Amino acid sequence: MGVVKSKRMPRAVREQQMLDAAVEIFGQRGYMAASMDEIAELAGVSKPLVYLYLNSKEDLFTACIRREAAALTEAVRTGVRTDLAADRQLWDGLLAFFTHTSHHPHGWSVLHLQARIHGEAFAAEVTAMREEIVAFVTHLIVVAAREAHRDPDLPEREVAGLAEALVGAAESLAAWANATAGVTARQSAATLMNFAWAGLGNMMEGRPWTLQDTSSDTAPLQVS
Amino acid sequence: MGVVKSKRMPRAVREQQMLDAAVEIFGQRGYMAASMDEIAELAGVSKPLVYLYLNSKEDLFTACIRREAAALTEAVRTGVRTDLAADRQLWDGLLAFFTHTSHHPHGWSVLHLQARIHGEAFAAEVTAMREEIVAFVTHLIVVAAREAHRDPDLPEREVAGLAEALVGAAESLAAWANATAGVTARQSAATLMNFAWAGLGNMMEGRPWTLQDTSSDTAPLQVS
Amino acid sequence: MGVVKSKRMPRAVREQQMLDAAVEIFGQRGYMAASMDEIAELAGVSKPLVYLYLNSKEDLFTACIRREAAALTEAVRTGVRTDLAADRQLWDGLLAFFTHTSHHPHGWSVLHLQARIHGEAFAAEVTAMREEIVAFVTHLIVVAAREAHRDPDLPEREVAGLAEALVGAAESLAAWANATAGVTARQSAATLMNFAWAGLGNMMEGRPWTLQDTSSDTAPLQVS
Amino acid sequence: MGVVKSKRMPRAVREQQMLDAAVEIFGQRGYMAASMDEIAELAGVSKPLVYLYLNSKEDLFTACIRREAAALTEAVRTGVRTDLAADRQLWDGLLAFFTHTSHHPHGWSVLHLQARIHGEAFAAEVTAMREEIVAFVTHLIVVAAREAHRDPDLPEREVAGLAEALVGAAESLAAWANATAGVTARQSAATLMNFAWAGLGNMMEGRPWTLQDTSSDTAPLQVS
DNA sequence: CATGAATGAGTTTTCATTCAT
DNA sequence: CATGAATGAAAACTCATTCAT
Repeated sequence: MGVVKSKRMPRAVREQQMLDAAVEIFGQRGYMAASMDEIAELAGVSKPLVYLYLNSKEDLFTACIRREAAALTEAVRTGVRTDLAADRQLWDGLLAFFTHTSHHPHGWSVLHLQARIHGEAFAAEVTAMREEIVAFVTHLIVVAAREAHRDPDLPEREVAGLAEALVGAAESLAAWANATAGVTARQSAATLMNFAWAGLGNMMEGRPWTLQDTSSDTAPLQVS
Repeated sequence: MGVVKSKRMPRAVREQQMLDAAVEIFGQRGYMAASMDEIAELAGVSKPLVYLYLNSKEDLFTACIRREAAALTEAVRTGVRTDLAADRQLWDGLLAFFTHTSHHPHGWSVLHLQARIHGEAFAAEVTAMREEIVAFVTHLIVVAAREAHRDPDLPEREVAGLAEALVGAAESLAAWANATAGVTARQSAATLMNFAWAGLGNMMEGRPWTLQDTSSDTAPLQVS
Repeated sequence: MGVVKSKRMPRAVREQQMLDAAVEIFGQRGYMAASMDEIAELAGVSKPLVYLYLNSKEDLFTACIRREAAALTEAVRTGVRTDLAADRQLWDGLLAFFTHTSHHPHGWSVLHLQARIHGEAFAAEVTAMREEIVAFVTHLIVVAAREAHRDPDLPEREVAGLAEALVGAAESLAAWANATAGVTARQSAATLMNFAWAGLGNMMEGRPWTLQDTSSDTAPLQVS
Repeated sequence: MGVVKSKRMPRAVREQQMLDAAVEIFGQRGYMAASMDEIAELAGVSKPLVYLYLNSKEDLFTACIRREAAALTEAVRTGVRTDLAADRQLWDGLLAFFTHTSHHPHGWSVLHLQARIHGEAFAAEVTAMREEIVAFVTHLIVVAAREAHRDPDLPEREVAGLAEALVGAAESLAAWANATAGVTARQSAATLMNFAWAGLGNMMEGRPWTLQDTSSDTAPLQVS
């Protein structure tokens, strides 16, 4: 059931079947625990064919990461219309993100969990994607600041940290939503939007949180 | 250089050396890729001694997780004074958290990345710690709402989602700070505090973010 | 010399080669002392292939036991014609038994010595075969009693003990014959036949051995 | 309970404790599976002490075999009075044998099962004892033949085979009796005595079993 | 193209054995 | 004497990878 085993399929199709199988196995077992035997079997092909097309376990894993990263960025890109307001763009992006990750849990596991912990080479692949998203979010923050008639000269590192925290929150929330029954992508997006945007909004209006107490051991919180 | 190789040490000392080595190797390579050979060599002992004291690779990994989790919770607990205001408690907790994770990057890698992906047994150890922290944050949110003279009847799942997002943001930020030169624990704590608290503050005052546009495909964002 | 090392043989053939090697090594060294390395080398293949085909050391040992037990019972079964007289059947069976064990000393060692002392699982395999043989011998005893016009109601445990002793004597004699130069299967069979059958014959005729002396510490010998 | 742990016992006593423990462990687990750790623990002493007194695992095993073999021969020797008739001597010897083996199952396991399958060196120790017993039985057979007024010129190999079969039957019966609830030493001795002696008796009177049938493939059974 | 047959290299784990105290 | 500390050597088992057909 599922995959019909038929001989002589075009190479591109066979490769996709192999990647499908590999993403599922890598996502479930992790890079090291996944065995090429299992992947070949699930893909319905013989092991030497996997090597013929994908070269090695490392290359196969890299191919998985690339494909899943491309699919995720494409999903987010497609979900966002750049001619709308910044907050709307963020909302649409989050919704697309949570929707895609909930529909591709194995792919998300590969990107979020597996790829980060098996050597710089793999992590770099994910980092590239991640930086694209962080850059997009950073851009939105700057635009939002401009729309709010504020000087767009927030310290660069500050903005990077904010974007990082936002993306990190989104990633954690995605994992949590995948593991918690009854949480929809829309709910996740709304939670994060409320959480984040209101905080950003306050900051845009010059009302960052500050420490009320004046005890000696705590310097002013504005990051230099 | 570094570790002085001296023979015949009492068991307790040797065990700590082994755990130190194991945390470093597990943190760098991951559970599966780490080899007992490498750990024993880094600890400056022979492999059989590692097995004599720590029993098996699984038990060794579990011991690492337990030790690092205990150290982290202890650090946060020690950093927080429960008689202060909720926002101050959150600030102190975040500062202690980022300080500890930046001082123990391998330990944090073990907890945050490695332990979660190698079987329920290991993940459960971390989950216990994480739930303690999420519960603490949830508590702070409820207290803060009360202090702000608001009804403390935020929807339970909403609060859970917020706490999850906050903790997730902190975790991601910690990993990012460890990997990015020149980011101090204080800066991370300040970034997250500004980001999160102001957002929470807005919500407390009844000003959550809402979608301005009224296009047809987007329902109201308030989570039911 | 001996085994020609040729690559790429069909699986069934390789499996038999492996079992041949395993029986020899297990028979010589015993289960625990035998190493998979040695077996693989003697079989002329690499260790992974042994595991690929036979799964584990336990499974390999079990396969050896099964093959040797089947071969031995088959040899005895083939040697006996059930339409002949009981004594002739016993003679033919003994001859087939001693012939087979002398031709397959390693296999006999595996069955007689090795399999019995490495866990219930292995012993059970042999016990099954042994019980088949003991049952056959028991049957012959009963038939012989009937042919001798005697009531076939010898006490059941008595018959069981007799059969046990007879089979045990045969087993020991086989081991002894294997280890002693110049003893043929025919001689072993004749010795045992004389020894056992004449004894049984006497008993059939109501002349069991009894203790002549009447010293106090020795009760009558007839088992109740 | 059982062994009282007290310091500073004379060497001879300590050695016996170690041998007691070793016989039990070797008897249960077999030579290879027995670990020196376990033996030392059961003996209530530290491992280095075992090595100080008994030198090595091999030497320890050899010591076990020697002690158990000596105990068994001593038991049989004590049970037999050489001034009685041959059949009475055999009966007394069998009774002593079955009594001792049933009282020392671990020791019997070491001698009968373990020692035979771990290298010539160990087997030789048992063979020495076994030959002593076989010689004794052979002697009894010759004496009995003389008492029966028969020429004592039974072929030597024939007698050796008979003695071997008798001893083998006894050994098997001992193992079977140990494993079968409710079989007493006296019953085992009686069974074997009836079985064997009556057979021998017939032979003494010139009535060995012979093959009745005259089919071509079976030569006369009298061993040349 | 496709695959059954095969393996080199490495993994976790165990154990008999020895010092230094 | 007695022992806690420590290890060299080897065993079972796995896996990514490659030919020959």
